[in-house]
Amino acid sequence: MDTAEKLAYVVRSPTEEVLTEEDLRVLFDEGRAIDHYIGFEISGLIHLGTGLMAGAKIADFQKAGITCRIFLADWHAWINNKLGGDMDTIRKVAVGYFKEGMAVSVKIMGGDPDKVRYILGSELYADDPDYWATVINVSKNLTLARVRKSITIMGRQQQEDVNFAQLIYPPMQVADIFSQDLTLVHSGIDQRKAHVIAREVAPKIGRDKPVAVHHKLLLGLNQPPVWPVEKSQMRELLSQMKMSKSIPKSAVFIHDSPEEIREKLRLAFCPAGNIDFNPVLDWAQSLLFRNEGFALEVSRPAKFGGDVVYPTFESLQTAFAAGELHPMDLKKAVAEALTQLLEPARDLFAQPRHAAMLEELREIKVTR
RNA sequence: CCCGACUUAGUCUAGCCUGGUUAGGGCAGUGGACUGUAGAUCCACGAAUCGCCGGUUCAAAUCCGGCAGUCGGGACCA
Repeated sequence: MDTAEKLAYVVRSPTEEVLTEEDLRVLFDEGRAIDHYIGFEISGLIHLGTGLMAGAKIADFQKAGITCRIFLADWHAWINNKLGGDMDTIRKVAVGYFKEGMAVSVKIMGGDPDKVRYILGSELYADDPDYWATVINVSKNLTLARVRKSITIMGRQQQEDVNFAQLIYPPMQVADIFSQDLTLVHSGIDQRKAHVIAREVAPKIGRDKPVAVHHKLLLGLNQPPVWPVEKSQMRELLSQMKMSKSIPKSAVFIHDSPEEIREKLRLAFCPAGNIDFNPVLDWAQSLLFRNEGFALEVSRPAKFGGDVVYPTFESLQTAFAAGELHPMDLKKAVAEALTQLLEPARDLFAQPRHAAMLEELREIKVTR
């Protein structure tokens, strides 16, 4: 496989940006082993924006010959008060649930979960005697203002009150990258600030700049806080419109039942004819049509036009924009296709061992 | 360590000075109506140990004392 083909895998949807494509091209051309990572706070149930979006890119990366790893950020979750801020709970969930959930997500999107390495944050820190020196080294090259601005990577508002530990989080996230000698760091676009810091700090502390790949965020199913959305503000508002665990109706989880999937999509925000901001279309594009040969099958009563099949996202989008496809029919079709896609995750978590863990997790208070 | 301000539903907040109706409102939420979806709109509804402990009083969110938390300032700067 030549560089162009590999690049195409990296850049394809749902990738939103690569910092920088040129840097990545050089890595491919030199034939160097590329070590990828994506990190997650251990924060509760895995929704499609976490599992499938990351899984999609991991599958692409693997096809491009990149070695992938998933970083289970237990310390970060602890600092950010996830799962009640209880480290024992976080560790248990990380290994017993999160790892399994991410693995099946990778599989669903066409990747090989057995070729993914899973690293627990606390293990990395225990194994690397220089880790905390790296944190300090990174911190010495950051101002307080810069760190404060970067706390949006924790899902916090910039003006929000944070405790001091939360200010240590961004430099730690950057140190994670150097400690693992990563060449390609990956995340949703919401983590961009951390990766930009890593690229800026790298030369100052004698490290190579990692290439950063950011995928777009899956839209939440709920109505955005501002509507209608001006196209010019779309970018700024996008983080508020993303799928969120703390807004239950905005998210479908990887192990949701067919009934839950159907019901959540039924309640989804979906203005007829609108293709600029439409979570249902967005999901179809990002999660369904990326799979080779996928076609969306819509079954509807004859009085509404009868059954139709859309072989490409473009054909679907055009029909919807033209009002040829009613939102309800779209929702039903997408729910059906998603239900099929997520079957492996449902099966996995239906197994007694995993079901128990999931049940336990559902009872643990999910803190923002 | 000292001084001051603040603390009312998920959230923002009114009321406190001048004790006394069911502690009011916005946003969020829930249910319904209307739409072949959702949203918008209209109607209805649920939700608050008034930070904690004690005191005064017939009666305390309201007055007094103590404690805690948050924020701001001061002190310390060998």
